[in-house]
Amino acid sequence: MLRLSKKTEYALIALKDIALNSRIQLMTAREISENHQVPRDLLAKILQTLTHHSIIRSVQGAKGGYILNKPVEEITLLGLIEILDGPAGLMECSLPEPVNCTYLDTCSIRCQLALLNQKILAMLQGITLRHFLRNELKAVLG
Amino acid sequence: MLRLSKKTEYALIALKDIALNSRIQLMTAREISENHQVPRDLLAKILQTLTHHSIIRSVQGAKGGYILNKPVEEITLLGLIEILDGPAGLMECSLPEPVNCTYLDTCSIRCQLALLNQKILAMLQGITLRHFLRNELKAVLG
DNA sequence: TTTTTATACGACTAAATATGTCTTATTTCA
DNA sequence: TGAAATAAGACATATTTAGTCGTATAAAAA
Repeated sequence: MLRLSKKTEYALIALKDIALNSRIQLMTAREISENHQVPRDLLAKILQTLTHHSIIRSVQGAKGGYILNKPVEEITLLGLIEILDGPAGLMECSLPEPVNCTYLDTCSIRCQLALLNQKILAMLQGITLRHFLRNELKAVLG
Repeated sequence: MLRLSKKTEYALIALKDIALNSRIQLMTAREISENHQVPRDLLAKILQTLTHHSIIRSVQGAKGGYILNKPVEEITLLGLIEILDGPAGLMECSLPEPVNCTYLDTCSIRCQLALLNQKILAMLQGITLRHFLRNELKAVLG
């Protein structure tokens, strides 16, 4: 399946919200969840994961919440996907780590697909939260 | 997950084999399966599906097998993905058919991701079996 | 000090999807 | 008639994804 995970979708939605409020106040998981009808507990876990990776910063306790912890142009779509879903790659054998592909030596498509893989990953890495905030994706994708 | 399905991988491998032999003889599922260590029954079903969609043509009975039924430049990667895995799209809401996305109206990323979706689908549609046969993917992807 | 509101964390469940197998029927050639 | 092939669909398994729940911890406010 060639699809973004819900985690990544929710992360993008949340980060956009957080970014738009970062200079004003902290955003809570509850607020984001209610703003966009996203499952709260799941969103909370996503935000925790993003916190671990220093994408955002969390403040605990009452009046707590989340705030951005990185410049928006340093938060890439590929980065989010890899943080939330693990290493990205069109095929097992195009992942950074070598894998147990039992037919590597008789595989006739690996090299060609590797090129496509590189192309797509590069595209995803070129897309940042900044582009989402400014609706600039069209320009980036040219 | 941003990954090609095994079905699509196996289909590409098989089509490449079939194409390379199309002027000489029919290829059987068994041969392809043994050439590349691909599960035979699964491959058989994939080839049947491709037959239904007129990508290949089947000949039943002993001495039977499969042969290409379309010019290699008309067999696109996107076409194969859609035949084998169903409609492709980065998100549910970017599929051709409208879907039950409960938060469409509060979704802040749909429009931007739709652009990315279009870009990727266009790329996949631009890649054909011909490119795989001639190792031309690098040129196509620019 | 207690209550409220928030994040942290991990276990757990449920649903969906992907992958692979098996059985039976049918077709064709030798 | 037997062997070798596709056709078709049911079945089984494994993996991944999505979502939930309970408990702990932290901080502010009552």
